[in-house]
Amino acid sequence: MPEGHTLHRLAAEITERFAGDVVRFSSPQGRFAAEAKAIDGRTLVGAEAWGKHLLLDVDDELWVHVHLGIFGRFTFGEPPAPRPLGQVRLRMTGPRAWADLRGPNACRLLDDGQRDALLARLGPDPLRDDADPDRAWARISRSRTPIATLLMDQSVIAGAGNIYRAEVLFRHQVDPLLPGRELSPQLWAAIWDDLRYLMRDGVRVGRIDTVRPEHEPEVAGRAPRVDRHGGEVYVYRRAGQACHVCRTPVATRVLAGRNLFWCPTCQPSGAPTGSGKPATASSHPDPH
DNA sequence: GTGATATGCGGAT
DNA sequence: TCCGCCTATCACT
Repeated sequence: MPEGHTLHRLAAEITERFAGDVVRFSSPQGRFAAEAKAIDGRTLVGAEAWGKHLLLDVDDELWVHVHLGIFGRFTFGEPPAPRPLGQVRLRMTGPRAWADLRGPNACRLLDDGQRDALLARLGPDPLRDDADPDRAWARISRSRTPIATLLMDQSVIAGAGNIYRAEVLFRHQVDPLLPGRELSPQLWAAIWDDLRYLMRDGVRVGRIDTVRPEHEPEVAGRAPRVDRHGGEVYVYRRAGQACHVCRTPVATRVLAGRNLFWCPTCQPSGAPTGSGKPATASSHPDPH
């Protein structure tokens, strides 16, 4: 489930379970063994998320940088920790909790300079209060790259992934292939606001729900979605199924190596809608 | 048992 | 634009 909301939830959970405690670090699988040894028995100050990146603060001096990629997962529990099962890259054990990390794209130990370098290449994160959407707009408004690609570029916006990009473009009736420079500032502002709203909701409920209340009757008549991402959505991974709004079959193609989904009727190619006006009149509809 | 699949990303071409 | 890598799970044989 790792889009930005997952990482912010993880940071909160790690902070809650380990902050202020002496933590034993190990790598049952072995691939983080030397690094784990270097920080074993030190104090975990807390955890913080920047986009899809997680940074564990060890003594305000070293940082464990985790990127989950597609496969990475944390599991938590209360002591005593069970025997490690499967490929556990990192195990943390504190007095109140243990945590296992499997399958991360990255699990590394960073110093200050490396941490700063990492953060410097990330765009604004809609989930962070210090985020500046103008930094993203500076890139988008000059780019011929499709907006669907820009939304996945972590140096443009940090934290949105394949689900949020597909869903936010649907909610604003934007053609995914529209070049960034053809968006109006108003449309960009609306997309940013909506991303903030949707991702905060994702942090709150732990899943990605994007369907507006007025469209819930469309999805209410059938079995709840059991897709692994767990949420109720308009287009993500619904290729060939009827659009919840207009019944047109949802389209799909691969763009920049990732699966893209959209409704050809609600998000027509050609002229940008430019209005930022969502599929319905409501401004910040709660998806619940 | 095998193969397909996945919410990601970096490096080579 | 393609490839490789990380891992668990599920639909198949």
